[in-house]
Amino acid sequence: MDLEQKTLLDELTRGKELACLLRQHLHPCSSTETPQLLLQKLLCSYEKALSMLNSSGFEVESKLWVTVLGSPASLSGSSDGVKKRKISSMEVPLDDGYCWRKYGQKDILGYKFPRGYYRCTHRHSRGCLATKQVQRSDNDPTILEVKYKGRHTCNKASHFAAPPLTAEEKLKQNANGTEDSNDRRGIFPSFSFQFESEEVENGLFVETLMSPATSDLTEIMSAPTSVTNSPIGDLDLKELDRFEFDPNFPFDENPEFFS
DNA sequence: CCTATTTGACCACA
DNA sequence: TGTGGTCAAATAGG
Repeated sequence: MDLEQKTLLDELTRGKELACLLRQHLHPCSSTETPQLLLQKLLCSYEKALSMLNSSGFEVESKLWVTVLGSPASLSGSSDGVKKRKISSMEVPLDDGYCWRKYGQKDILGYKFPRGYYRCTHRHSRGCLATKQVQRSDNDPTILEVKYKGRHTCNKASHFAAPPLTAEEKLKQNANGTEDSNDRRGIFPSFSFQFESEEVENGLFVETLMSPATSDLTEIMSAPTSVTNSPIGDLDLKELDRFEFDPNFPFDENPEFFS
């Protein structure tokens, strides 16, 4: 195992440990750290790990199966053609740590739901050519298949602890046009639940994320708190990579949790 | 008014 | 020629 793999393993392990700490905090006997702080650390760990995946084996093309929130009926589009934007905005609640702008949607032969096309908002300002395609699963409409293409050349790290913009910086952003206007949305990293990964062909990896509705979080949180001493061959990634995401958490109202 | 999304049109490719 | 991917004008929302 090379250094990068070890770091990846460490990050995932740390993520699990933080999740366990968070669980403890939810119990009467609490830990010393606040849930918000623990959550922040947890998310950072996962983000680092996913970022490494993205910059190694996943750089050419990768797929994610992610669970979306909200009822399938409300997500399948509207028939009256009104208020489509609001409905569609629910279709991609997943924030993977990058800023994406939707540039197209297409009905795909053989698929019940249309495929959405997204590209990095920094495409023009920073020449970032990363794109992703989001396809709702026919079998389970609560699952989104996310296919990533290209590598991010924008500096994603800046999204996580970006200092407040100075007046000069704001002017600069305005001068750059509209593409960077939502930069700071990226401070909220990804929310994934559990995933399995497999190499399907020629270095193409597919990740499958399971629905939290089918995940037994109680069982997950009851898993051993530390696996750092486990031999790599015995590690169960399914157990390492699950954590809870509260869809009702008012992130937009609590940006300080991630600043 | 500014920005992001929608969606029909267009293009490349098999 | 059909299909998937992208463009860009129109539109909606803050």
